[in-house]
Amino acid sequence: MPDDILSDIPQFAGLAGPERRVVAAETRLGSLAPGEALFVQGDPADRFFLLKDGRLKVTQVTAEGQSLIVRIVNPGEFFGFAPALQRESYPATCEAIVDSAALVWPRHRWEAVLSAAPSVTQSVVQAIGRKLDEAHTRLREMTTEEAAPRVAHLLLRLQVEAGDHATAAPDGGVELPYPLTRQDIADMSGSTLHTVSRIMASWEAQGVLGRGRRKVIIADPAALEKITATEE
Amino acid sequence: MPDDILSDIPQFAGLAGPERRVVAAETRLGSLAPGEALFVQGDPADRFFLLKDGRLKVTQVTAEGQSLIVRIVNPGEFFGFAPALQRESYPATCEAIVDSAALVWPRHRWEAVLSAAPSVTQSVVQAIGRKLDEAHTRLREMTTEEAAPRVAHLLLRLQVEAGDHATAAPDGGVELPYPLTRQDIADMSGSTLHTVSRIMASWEAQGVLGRGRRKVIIADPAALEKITATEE
DNA sequence: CGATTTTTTGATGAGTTTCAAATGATGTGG
DNA sequence: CCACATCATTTGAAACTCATCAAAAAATCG
Repeated sequence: MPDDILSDIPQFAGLAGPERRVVAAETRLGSLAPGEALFVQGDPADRFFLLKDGRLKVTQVTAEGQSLIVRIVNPGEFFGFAPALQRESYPATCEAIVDSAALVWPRHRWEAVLSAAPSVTQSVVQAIGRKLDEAHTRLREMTTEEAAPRVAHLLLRLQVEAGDHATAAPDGGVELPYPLTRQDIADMSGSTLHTVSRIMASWEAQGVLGRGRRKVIIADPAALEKITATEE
Repeated sequence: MPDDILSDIPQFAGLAGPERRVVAAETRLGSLAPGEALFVQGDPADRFFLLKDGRLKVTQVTAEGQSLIVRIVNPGEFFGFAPALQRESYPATCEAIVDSAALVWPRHRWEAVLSAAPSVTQSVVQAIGRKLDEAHTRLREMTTEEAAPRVAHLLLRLQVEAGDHATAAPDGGVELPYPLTRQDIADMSGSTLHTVSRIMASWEAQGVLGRGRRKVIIADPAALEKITATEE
């Protein structure tokens, strides 16, 4: 099969020749350097995507300039499917945090892709459902928990979402496979970089986290779990 | 057509006889008194629903007992579609706040209903998408805004969602067509009933809101809008 | 009219943001 | 290869918002 742009994509693994060609039609592979934006909040929603490699962050900015990181996109996930929801424009900005590569379809291929790969419908609906769940979970955390457990929850969630991509750190801990600043973590946990810095510094002192500039090393996941429950 | 359980449901208005019968198969109409729960967080997700009349509130409770109102269900909306997301159990509790009636399908009818009324797929995907949007919006508000603008945003959103059901109040304002306590509003805005009470009392004094026990009367929407933007 | 529910109001303190500044890392160009 | 600019993080102190505790007032219901 010439230029099989879909190889290595689990979602399309079971796809036979004809359907495969339908899905691949008008698809291209885009690549992004760290900091580059794939689309910006408010852009017309004329494409949808699947992340092949790398890591993206999806952010929303308020009218007052405060920003919130809505989520991190890991390889193998669909994203930017605003077209599927009949949206005119993207509700968020999507930018690479490491070198990344993504499959890009023009908006009008959405129906074609769905009917060629019906399992994709299921997969997209479930993906949205999970995102909704996660949003509700975060909503609950944000409003009922204090800063420390929120950050603990966040780090554990990021670790789970990174899945097997999370690289094992030397001392038995786990390191997130992409750089995150304290500011990023603050934007994800609804806090400020100052508060996050204080919290994480204290965890480093206790040996719960490893230290590193723009790195997150979870040395002792069990201790973090404990912090999510008990507040202190 | 005998016992046409689907009449008055916009979603199924354009449905012809045969499809209509498929959708109606095994459907029943449930009714609920205020305070009665349709399903409780953790229950097996064996049914899905469409609200015909009344008003429901969907709540989640944390391990520590704090509760959060996820949303209010208005007539004409699908809800409890956990089955569609392949969930085993409902992630929230759903209870009536006024006398309500809802269409109830057993879980296994989901696929049948979808294929008989394909537009429903679209409508459900969009509904979930909107909920996701709303969740993100609330997430942003919760984390970046202070209590007063959060409550203001909430009230305006409830007004919009209630749509034409919102009854016009005598003095030119709008009243939400269902009772809400300060505690409810606190649970929706991530605050406490004390804080909400203070905030709303001050708005009443300014003439932005009308007053009433378990009532929400928006006397001056424009003033509320202003509060959402400027904080003060 | 007494019991219950809902709302109001005051006082206090904890937790976070904000403001300010210093320290530590990283990379670059001369 | 070092000096310097930049970026990231840490830390301190003060201000402030909001949750909590406590209690009373107001509305509703039987």
